[in-house]
Amino acid sequence: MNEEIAAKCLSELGSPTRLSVFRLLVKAGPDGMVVGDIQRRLQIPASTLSHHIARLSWTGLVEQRRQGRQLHCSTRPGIMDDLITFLTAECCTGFDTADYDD
Amino acid sequence: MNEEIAAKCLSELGSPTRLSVFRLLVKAGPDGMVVGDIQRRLQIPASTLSHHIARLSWTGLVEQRRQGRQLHCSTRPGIMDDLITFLTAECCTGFDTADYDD
DNA sequence: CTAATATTTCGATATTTCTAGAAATATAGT
DNA sequence: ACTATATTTCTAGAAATATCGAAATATTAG
Repeated sequence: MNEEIAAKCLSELGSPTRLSVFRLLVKAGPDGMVVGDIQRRLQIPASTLSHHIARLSWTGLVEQRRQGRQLHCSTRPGIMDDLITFLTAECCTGFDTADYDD
Repeated sequence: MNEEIAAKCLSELGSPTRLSVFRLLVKAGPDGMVVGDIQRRLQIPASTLSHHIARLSWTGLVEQRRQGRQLHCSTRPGIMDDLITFLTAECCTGFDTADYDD
């Protein structure tokens, strides 16, 4: 994880639609969900959803594995931990609100 | 912090330019930096930088305080902690890579 | 008031992103 | 081969974003 990759991940997760998809997949756990279930759950037209999932996939936030006609999507293990580690280390002061009481 | 605000923050930090600015301000600590210093440091045209700082400011990621002719910018205390708390709670499986060795 | 410095606003253009319908592709079952 | 289901690719218009020079604004100093 570096600044460039972090920016990419943040940007991808910064779309409300994609953040919803990602959170849904997080909740779904390691087995993930198939595209159609995500679609029915979030009520997004298939082509739009496909576009967003493709982006999440390019960025490495989401993985897909085909099982017959269905495509299972799940969050890529560790990616969020890596991102959070980066943000904590590189984008946090370590000074929290309490230090600013002047 | 909720999904909508988180998406907004993620989206704003997802711009490489804005992430650079933000990280610079994090490193600068509570006193922050003046716009001109950021500009000379990152070599971004003033109008472009102003635009990005304005966005960071709208989103609440950065605060500005005028001191004479100069505008001091600093990261808003606690905002990153809030974002990281949200991401950890809502976008992390808790299963890390080691749990996937099947 | 004038000049100099710091920063923003305006304006214009280039690029990206979002959205979703239509068509295409992939897979499975008969 | 034919049909149904699942998903993607193509396409394009609308909206958002990025970029940056020029002009405007704010502040201080003389």
